[in-house]
Amino acid sequence: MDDFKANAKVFKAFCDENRLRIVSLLKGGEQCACVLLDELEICQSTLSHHMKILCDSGVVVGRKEGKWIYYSISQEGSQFALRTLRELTTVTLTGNQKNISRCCE
Amino acid sequence: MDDFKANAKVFKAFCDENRLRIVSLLKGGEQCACVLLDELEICQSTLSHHMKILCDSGVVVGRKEGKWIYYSISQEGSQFALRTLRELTTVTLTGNQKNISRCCE
DNA sequence: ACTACATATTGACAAATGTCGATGTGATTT
DNA sequence: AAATCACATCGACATTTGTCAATATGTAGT
Repeated sequence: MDDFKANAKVFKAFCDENRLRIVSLLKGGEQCACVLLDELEICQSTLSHHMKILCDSGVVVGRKEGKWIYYSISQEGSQFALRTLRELTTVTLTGNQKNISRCCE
Repeated sequence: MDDFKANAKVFKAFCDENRLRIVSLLKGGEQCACVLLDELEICQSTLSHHMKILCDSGVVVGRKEGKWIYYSISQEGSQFALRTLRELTTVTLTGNQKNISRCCE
C-alpha cells in the first residue's frame, strides 16, 4: 500500500521547470528529440536525462524510428496523473466527522 | 511568461512521499499539526518544513487557533493544480498540423 | 569499412532537498 | 513570573538532483 512513493514518482515529472517546458512542447503532438533540443537551452545529455524521467513516470512515451525518437504525451499516463491528483486532493468528509477536529484532547 | 518555474513549484508539493501522506491525511478534513505528527514517522521540524512547502504551493492552507495550527486542503489551490495539469497534458492538434512531424529536414 | 548523425550513458560537480537535533518564539497554563 | 506546550527556524549533514563534457552505442548514408 505504498502508493505514495510510486505516486511521488509520477509527480516528479512535473516538478522541474525544463520538464514542464518539454511537456508543453509535446502538447502540439509528437516531437523528435532533436526538435526539443533546439527549443530548450540545455545540452543533449541533459535532455536525455529529462526524457528518461518523463518516460519512467509514464507521462511521456517514446517511439523509435530509425535514428530518431519521437516523443509524445501518453494519454493513459497523463490521465492517471490527473486521476491521482484529483483523488488525492478531494476532501471527503464522512457523516459523523466534524469539519473541525479538535486535537490533543 | 515564465509560468514554468511557478508551476513546477506547485507540483513540488506532490513529488515527495511524505507530503503525499500529509495531503492524504487532510482528505478527511482539517487536521492539527500535532495529529499529522502522530501519524507520520518524521520529527517535528521536518513536518514543519513540509507544511511550509505545501502552504507555499497553495495546495494547503493553515489556520491558526491559539497554540495550534489547523491545516486543510485548499479547494482553490488544488483545483488550480488540477487545471494546470490538465492544460499541460492535453494534446491540442491544430488543423494544419500533422500528427507525426518529421524532424531535421 | 568509414563517416556522420541521433541518442544514451558515464563521471564529475554544484545546488537543492529531506532529515534531524538544538534552539527560538509565541501562546496557554500554573 | 515561571513552566509548559505547539510550532518555526537554524545549523549540520547525507542524499538526491540538474547540469555539462566526454564517451559509448546504434543507425544511416557514402
